[in-house]
Amino acid sequence: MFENILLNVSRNITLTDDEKNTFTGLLERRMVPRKTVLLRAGDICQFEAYIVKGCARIYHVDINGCEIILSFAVEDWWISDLASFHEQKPSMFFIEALEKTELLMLSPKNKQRLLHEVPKFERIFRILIERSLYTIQNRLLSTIGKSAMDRYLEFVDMYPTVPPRVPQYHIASYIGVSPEFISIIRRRLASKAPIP
Amino acid sequence: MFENILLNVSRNITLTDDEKNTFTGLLERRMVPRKTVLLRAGDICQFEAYIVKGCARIYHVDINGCEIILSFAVEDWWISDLASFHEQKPSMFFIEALEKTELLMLSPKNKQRLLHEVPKFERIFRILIERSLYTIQNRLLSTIGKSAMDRYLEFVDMYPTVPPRVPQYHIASYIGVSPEFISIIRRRLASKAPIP
DNA sequence: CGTCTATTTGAATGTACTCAAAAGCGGTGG
DNA sequence: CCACCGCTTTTGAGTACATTCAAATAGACG
Repeated sequence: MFENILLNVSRNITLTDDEKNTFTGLLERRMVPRKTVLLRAGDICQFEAYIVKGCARIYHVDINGCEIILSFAVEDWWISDLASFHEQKPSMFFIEALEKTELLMLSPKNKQRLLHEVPKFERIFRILIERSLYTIQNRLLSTIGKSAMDRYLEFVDMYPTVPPRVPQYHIASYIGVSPEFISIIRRRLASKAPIP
Repeated sequence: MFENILLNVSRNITLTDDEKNTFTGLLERRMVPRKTVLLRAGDICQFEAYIVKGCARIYHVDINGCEIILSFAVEDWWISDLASFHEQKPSMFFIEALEKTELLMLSPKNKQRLLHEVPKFERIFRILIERSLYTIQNRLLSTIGKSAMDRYLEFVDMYPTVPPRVPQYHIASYIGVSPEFISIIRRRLASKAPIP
């Protein structure tokens, strides 16, 4: 149950068995069915969640009711609204499970305890937030500078396991195009590269 | 010379006079003329810089030679490529002064010293990186979900002092439109709201 | 097999881009 | 003081990429 998350953090810090136990003891395991809303816009995000198995998305609904997906998360990824979590202020986002999903959740209180008892974890969380920043910076550059087709290809490259698992209109909402246009992109790709 | 930066950090942490001196002693003051390139893509970013006076931009040049501005920084803002600085890896960005600019620069070595001697500063730098993340998240949502006109208005709102100081093609490059289109947006705004 | 949801297709439209040319603006030197 | 130069902004025509809307088709599931 905890092997993966321990491997995940061990890529950046080395932990004793005691520290591992402290860590895993502060995690709350949660199993949720498809379509479970884990965070609702307007609420305060009370978790950083590690995905053991399954898939989720974090998205914003704009004033016109349009959804924009900020990111997907699959196995071995973390998902949270860090802005809301850290500053304990209302979120602008929804987080929803897209499949039956197994999560390990860390509450603000338990995170504080963890950082207090095992300060090394500061590093992990700094790295997590830095990664989010770099990822979204790159995405902004692509959104501004590249064509929808290029962004689609980048998406498939970044989330190779996602396309078959989620409906295409979700991918459209991530890429920043209409669902119909994803269909056109796919047609073009199919005709360009029939059998490699 | 240090009043502003001390006010800046004091909004988030309380410092003794000793700690203030430790901090300011680790900063390197630099005065650069307009068009100075402080960081070149491919190089490793060796500073986090606080702007005392002046104005700078951080931008990416894509494979077609097109520039995309990631952000502007004016008085009382920090500027750096955190990805490159933290992981000491080559940057994808250029940082350039847009005016004669006075900076206070913190090197990686001095930052380490600072964090070691005054661990409270962890908080400041975590907040800085979090702010970058939230800012760019919002910008991505605008870029995907809003019209160029709305993005222009948001820009003017966010950087009220910038538009007269920098050429409009830089603003275009931030908004993600052609310089010509900024011109059209301005014309539309002028005709819509002549005298309020 | 029928129903519901997701995807594809096509026509008409729109937003923003490219390219080229003209106009504006600020500084410098005769 | 004015003329000229270089740089920035504006304007306009033609174009491209992506959208909207509506309808047809395909897939999944009971």
